[in-house]
Amino acid sequence: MSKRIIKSSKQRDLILRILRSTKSHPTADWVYDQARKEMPKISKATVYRNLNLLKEEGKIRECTICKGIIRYDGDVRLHYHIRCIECGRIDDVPIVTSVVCTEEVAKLSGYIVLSHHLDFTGICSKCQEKEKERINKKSGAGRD
Amino acid sequence: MSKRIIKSSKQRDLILRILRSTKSHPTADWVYDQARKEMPKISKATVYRNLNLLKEEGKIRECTICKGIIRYDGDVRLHYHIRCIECGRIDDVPIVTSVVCTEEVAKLSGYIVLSHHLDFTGICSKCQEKEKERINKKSGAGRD
DNA sequence: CTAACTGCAAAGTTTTTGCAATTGC
DNA sequence: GCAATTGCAAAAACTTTGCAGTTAG
Repeated sequence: MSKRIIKSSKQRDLILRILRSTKSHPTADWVYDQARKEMPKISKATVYRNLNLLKEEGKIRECTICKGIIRYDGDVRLHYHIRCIECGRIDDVPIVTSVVCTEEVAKLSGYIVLSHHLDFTGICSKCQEKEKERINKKSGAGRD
Repeated sequence: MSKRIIKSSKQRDLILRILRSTKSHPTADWVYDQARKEMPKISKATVYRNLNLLKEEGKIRECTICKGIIRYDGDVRLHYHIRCIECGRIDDVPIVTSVVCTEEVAKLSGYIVLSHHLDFTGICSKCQEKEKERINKKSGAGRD
């Protein structure tokens, strides 16, 4: 009903700063580890509570690309993600030209469409390199 | 190395049948509950193991639209999902005309692009109805 | 036969919650 | 002051693993 008042806190500021300073789309646990470096007594519960709060405020986003574990993104501008199936790293993809046809989806589904996420999976350039090296070493012993 | 032999099992058949007979993109726990109706002694570990196995076989898909909890989809054909932010239901969206420009993403990211997922969020028609009713009842007492 | 599969129980992970103390407005 | 926030610990929720017995090929 009545609007909840959000007070500032050093813990929340720190968490937001950490998320904005990385491009790694980290988990809550990673954020917690980073936060402890600066504020050793911060508790994991505080990290989780603030991640949820920041998400509700729209200051951070959950990253939908991952399965059983939530990752966060301090960049809330529209952009997409790509995940490497070999090493698990997640990179940003700037918005691509193919515009997603929201109206068509609305018509097909009966929903009021509010947002969309577009995620890609593939093999990152580092893992492509690794694979090349591996094959070159083998060259000849083509066993499966 | 050598290829693993997969033996059939009544438990796995049942789990696949359950997933193919629903459009609800269920969690492992829901699948477990359904399975117990037909096979009361089935264990949750078996459900998890078989969901992972079926996923590796490509017979089911994980549904990426959801956050901390894995949902499964017995339909492996290319299609997208839309989730209602009010009630949480997940519906299918047939593939839309705007084709995702894989080549451009590859160029931008340096990845070999293998697949993509496109998820929408919005408000489903049932929740739109509910909202209408709620507003009509109020009509006049416009309190926030 | 034997390797895959199962049920059970236990452990591992990730996230949330209850509570008394603290802090921002 | 009063309500939001915190740290701690405990619980809840979700998933995996070890093991002995069973089953499919």
